[in-house]
Amino acid sequence: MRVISKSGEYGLRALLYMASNQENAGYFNIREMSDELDISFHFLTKILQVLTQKGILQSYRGPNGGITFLKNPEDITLADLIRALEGDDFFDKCLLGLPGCGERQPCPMHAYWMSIRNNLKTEFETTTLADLGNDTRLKQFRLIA
Amino acid sequence: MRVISKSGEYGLRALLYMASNQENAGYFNIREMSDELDISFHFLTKILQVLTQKGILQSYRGPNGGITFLKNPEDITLADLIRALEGDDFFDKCLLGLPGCGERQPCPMHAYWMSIRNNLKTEFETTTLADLGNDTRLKQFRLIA
DNA sequence: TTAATTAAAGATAAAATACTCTTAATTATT
DNA sequence: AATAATTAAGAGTATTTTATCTTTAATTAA
Ligand code: SF4
Ligand code: SF4
Repeated sequence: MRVISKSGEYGLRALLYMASNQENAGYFNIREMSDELDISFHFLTKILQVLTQKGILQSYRGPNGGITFLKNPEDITLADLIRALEGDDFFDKCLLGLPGCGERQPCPMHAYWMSIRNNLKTEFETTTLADLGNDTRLKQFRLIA
Repeated sequence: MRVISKSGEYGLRALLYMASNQENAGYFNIREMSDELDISFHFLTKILQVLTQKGILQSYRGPNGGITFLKNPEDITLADLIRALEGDDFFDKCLLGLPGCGERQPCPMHAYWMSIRNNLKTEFETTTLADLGNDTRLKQFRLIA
């Protein structure tokens, strides 16, 4: 049960890295980050492009260019990140993946699933990158290398 | 976020079908079930074989053979089924899928994840096939066609 | 003008999932 | 004993999804 894909994982790690290295100021160089986090440069670039398109990050091309936060880490929730990288309907999908069913004629597991799913959703919607970035444990955990 | 695979879905649907058609007595013919549930015969056969190997079902070869419950539906939890078809560690995996980390040096999301995961686990461990099979809604829902 | 960067789109590779085929074993019926 | 009806088992193929790479374009600083 891998819940989020590599894209999601890498995106999360990259943003956590950025959030916990903000003293850096200026733009983060993607190549440097990909080396640091041991993620393919091209793959990371693509992920960050998506986050830029979604209005979470801001990019700047050319020498000394790179990416930085557009929104503040305090205003970026885990849910924002996950939705951007895994799809807007990430928190609305069914346990079974059956399309087209739901409230109208719910299967016997619907209620269980809704409650569990809503817990997850709430946690992710109320946790910001800043919350995580400030967590000192990050520094000793390989999540951000 | 499809949480369970087709195998899991088909297995669940097959067992629900069986649980809610127990008046049938005797063995369920797999071909008939696969027609009824619109699942590939060979694929369903394979899934049911696994459940037989795991001690959930019982099979009988030859004419009028088929499968039936070895354990009673009241004694088969959703967790049993899911573990059999998705792997024993289904409820113990990490949100990120990172191997080798955990309690010792948890990442900042560990606590959230544990609590959510344990909810899911508890629901699935306390819900039996009989609970679901007795649910009248099943009869009008396409889960069991 | 050149070098350093990100943007974008498409191609490819790898892995996971879903499904199929073939042959063997078992059992009932004739 | 022969035949037909079934499940068992394992290998094989196809499809889909995920992950990664390649190439070219656009932007910017020096
Ligand atoms: S009714 Fe059942 S199958 Fe449909 S969305 Fe709810 S949990 Fe999923
Ligand atoms: S510490 Fe974090 S990455 Fe590790 S198992 Fe827990 S949630 Fe997953």
